[in-house]
Amino acid sequence: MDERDYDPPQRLRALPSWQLNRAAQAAHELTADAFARAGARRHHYSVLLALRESGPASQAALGRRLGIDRKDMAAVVAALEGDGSVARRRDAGDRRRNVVTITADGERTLAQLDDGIAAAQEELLSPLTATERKELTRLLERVVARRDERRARG
Amino acid sequence: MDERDYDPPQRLRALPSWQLNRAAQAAHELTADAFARAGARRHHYSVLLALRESGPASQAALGRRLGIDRKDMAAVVAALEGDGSVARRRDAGDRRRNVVTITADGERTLAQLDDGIAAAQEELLSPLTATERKELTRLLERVVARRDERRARG
DNA sequence: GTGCTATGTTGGTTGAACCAACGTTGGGTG
DNA sequence: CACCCAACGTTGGTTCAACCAACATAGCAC
Repeated sequence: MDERDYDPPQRLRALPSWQLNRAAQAAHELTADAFARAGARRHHYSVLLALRESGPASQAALGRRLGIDRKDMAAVVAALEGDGSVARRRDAGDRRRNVVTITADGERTLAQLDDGIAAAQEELLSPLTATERKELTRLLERVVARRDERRARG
Repeated sequence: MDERDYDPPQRLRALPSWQLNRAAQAAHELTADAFARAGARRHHYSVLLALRESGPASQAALGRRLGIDRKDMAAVVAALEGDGSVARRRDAGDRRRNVVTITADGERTLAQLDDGIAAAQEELLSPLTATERKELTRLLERVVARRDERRARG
């Protein structure tokens, strides 16, 4: 009579916002292990991915691209620098900027994260067929795109 | 050159866990106003819904049904009692229990929340057709059901 | 040179989820 | 009946994500 009593009101179950919240929590739980094993957090993964995909960038540029606050970005880059995943140096051309570059160690951590995160996706979507997974992605992208529009306008 | 620079790595955009997280954030932003207008928070709404749907219950029973921690439930019920949405009395039959009952004021607050939250759902799903909304709900329910299984086992 | 903006940093706050301990109360077993 | 264990509500935390304000340094536009 513990977890078995879990039985939210029908009205709540029917709310898309509630369903999304629960699904996101499921995703969080499943990815948490992968992040913990790599000694990283979500933002660490995002930053490493951005660096691998688009090359070195300043902290502010990374923050804008990923939608991460400047303060949080400073902490993330400091942590990544601390464990050797990233090198940080002053930009010679613009001495306000910190140019962040991924290191060989960072690439290895990123590869490990990629594997763990991919496995978590597989587990998360295990109840869905390949077609359903594509459809879910398509629908979520539409919802998120709408949100990004709202944000861009202010 | 502010929000327009928002452009997450392709690898990130392709992750269902990331899409779910962004979509849940969109839902959070859209529902936040409705909650703020009623001076309530998410758990307040859940508790009021459970009380309306299933009648008076102890804090522990509410917590189990909704998946809310005992400590958080104590705070929520105290807040709801504070603004008159809920009455709390010791159970005569089992004096460990607090029997929580929704009041007329609580019903009114709940009705207001229902309206605001429903409007937020509409805005959230505005880019989707009726068929797509049903499909999204169906897919999310499958993912969440799987998560609930995992939780029940431990 | 004088504003104005951008950058990185430090100092917060908020909401949520979760965990540990404690006194009170009930229930079950000896 | 006495005893121990479980449940309940409460208080005390922690962690993480997201967000805001202020500031010194540095570059840019005029």
